[in-house]
Formats: sequence, C-alpha cells, structure tokens
Amino acid sequence: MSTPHAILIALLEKPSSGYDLARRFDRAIGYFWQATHQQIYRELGRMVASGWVTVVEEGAAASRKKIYRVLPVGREEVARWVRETRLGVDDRNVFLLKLRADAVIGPLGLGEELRRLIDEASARLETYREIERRDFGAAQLTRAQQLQYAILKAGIQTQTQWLAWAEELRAIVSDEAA
Amino acid sequence: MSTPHAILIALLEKPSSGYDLARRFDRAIGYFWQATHQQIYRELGRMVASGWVTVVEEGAAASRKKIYRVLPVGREEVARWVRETRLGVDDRNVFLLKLRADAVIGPLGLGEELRRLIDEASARLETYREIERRDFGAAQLTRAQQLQYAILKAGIQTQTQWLAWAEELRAIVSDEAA
DNA sequence: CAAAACATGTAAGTAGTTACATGATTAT
DNA sequence: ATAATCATGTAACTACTTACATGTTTTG
Repeated sequence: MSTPHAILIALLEKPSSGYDLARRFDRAIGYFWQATHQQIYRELGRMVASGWVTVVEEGAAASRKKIYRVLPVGREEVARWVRETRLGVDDRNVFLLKLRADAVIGPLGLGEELRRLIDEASARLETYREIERRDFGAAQLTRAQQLQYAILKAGIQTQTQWLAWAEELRAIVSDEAA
Repeated sequence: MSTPHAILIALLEKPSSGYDLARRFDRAIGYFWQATHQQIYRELGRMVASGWVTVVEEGAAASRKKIYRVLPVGREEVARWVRETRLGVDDRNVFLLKLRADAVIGPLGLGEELRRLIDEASARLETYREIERRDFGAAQLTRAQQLQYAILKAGIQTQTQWLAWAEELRAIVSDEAA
C-alpha cells in the first residue's frame, strides 16, 4: 500500500526517470524498500493521472527519457500520508520511509507516532520475556527447544535493538512543528 | 510464496482446524508471520487437493469443524522447500520459518545456508559502514542529515544484531545430518 | 559492429486484501 | 433470548511477479 508514496519520496529527494528510479530501488533504497520497474512505471502513470507528478521528456525526440518531478499536490499527499497512516510495530520499514519524508519535506510531527511505537514495542518485548521465563527456564533444553528458544531470542533482540535506536531518534524527531 | 509452507509447519507442530490456525496466526505465530483466515482456508483446500494434508471432520454432523493433519507427502514437501529455497538477507522471517521446520522434523542441514546468510549480512554491514564513513563523518549535521544517518544506523544495528544472533545459532544448527 | 547498458512499456498469472455471507455453540 | 465466540467459506478487487516485447545509446 505504500509503494506510490515510496516513489513520491524518492522523487522528492531527486527527480528521476523511471529507469533511474528502478536503479535507485535496486541500490541504496532497495536495502529497505523494494520496487520492480514494472511497479514503478505503473505507479508513475497513475500519479501523472492523479496530478501528483509532472513529466518532462528529455533529450531528442528519438530518445524518449522522461524525467518525473513531484507537484505541490503530490507533496501535500506525502504529508497527508505521513500524518494519517497509522503504523504498527511490524511496519518498521514504513516508518523509515516516513523518516525519509520528514527529512526531505520539513518536520511532519513524527514524535507522537514514535512514542506510540516505542510503547507497543515495549509491550511486545515484555510478552516475549514472559514466554522466555515460562517456557525456557529449564536447565537442559532439547535440540528442538533450543531452536524454538533461538526464534524467540531473535524477537527479543530485535525489539531491544529497535527500542535503543528509537530512543536515540526521539531527540531528533522531537524538535518538531506538529 | 511461503504461506502454504508456513501453514504446513504450523500443522506439523499441531494439527488444527482452519479456525484454530487463524487464531494461532493471530497470536504467537503472527509475531513474525501473518496469514488471514481467507488465505488459510484457500491454502488448506489446495493442500488437500495436492495430497499434502488430510482432513477429519470432528463432532456432530451439525458442527462441521475440520481437523487438518500433514501427510508424509506434505512432510517431504516441507523438507524439500527448506533444502531448495534459496533465501536472501531480506528473508529473515522465512529463515525463522525454516528453523521452525527444522525443530519439528529432524535436522534439515541449515548450517550451510546460515553460513551464507552470515556472509551476506557481513558484506551488507560493510557497505553500510562505508556509507557512514563517506557521508556522515562531518562534525555538524543538519536535521535532514541526522535523520538520514538515523535511517542508516537502523540498518547497521539490524545487521549487527542479526549477526550476533546468527553466530550463537550456528552451534545449535551445526550438529546436523545434512 | 557487437555487446552492454539505457529506457519504457504490455500481458498473464498468482497472491493478498476487504467485504460479504451463513450458521452453530457457548456464556450471560 | 441475545451477544460473543466458534467455524467455514465466497466474491470482488488490488497488488505483485514473471515473462515478453521493443528500440536507443554508449562503450570496447
């Protein structure tokens, strides 16, 4: 559901052609957000139709490279999406997308949502810790139990790491004009 | 692409009805793998057709609760999927699924894939560290730069945490009959 | 001049989401 | 009795994936 906004944010960072976007989504952006060229061209077409972006054909008539640029309406749509899309703990890559939007178009008031995500992650961590105490307190664990414990520990460590990161982020995000 | 296998593994852990599966996917399983009841019923139907699972109707004729159980063919399909599906660094939840499969049906030889995923995560971490040195060495960073740095740090910390977890796991996974 | 990279699209199939739909059982 | 939970499904829509398709520009 966030693919069009991922593209809008990438275009706000730097106006590009569909091909350039596809390359950017293969490299840097692709580390936390994926989009194939087919998705990109489809969404670009839709977003031109919606009036969110304009397209300028570049180079000679033979070379049909098209550079897309976000219009004020599209910019406002990004801001609206950041404000109104309520995220869950599982949407961390989407939150990173919101951070990129916040970096490229002024402060958008992410402090409140960050606060809530921290609370939810804390609650989930506490649930995991309870399962840990209840199910993995035994001295000797079978191989299967060791693996199940490892799966749980993946969750515990992920929440712990994210919480530490999020706390550090609060200081930056909090100076906001919500 | 792994939804049917997620369901098979859940059924290997405990034969269940579609409704029970949906609940399990809402609770414990749902922390790292999602499936709605519509997906579950569709896949159960397909898997019965494929001969991977059998269904036993329980209770009176009026109450039409159906308990699904994995057949040997389905069990072998899980083993095949674990062996033959090549994962990337972004498929960590899928790797956790493979671990659950390994816990429920004997050792499946995950050591090699774990080794490769560790190598790939190390390489990605090194890429992130290079970007860090190149782009965020300055003493004073603007707000936008601080946010971009925070996004990068999320990646760095995620890889670091995962690598530590994976190294710990190697000891358990390595005693394998590949 | 040939291969790689640039550049943009369509078509078909699969998977996932949201809404609709129905009926039985259990607890208040 | 009535509301909540149990229990299973269908239909319509949207998104994503894989394969196909075409032509240009740059580099060796």
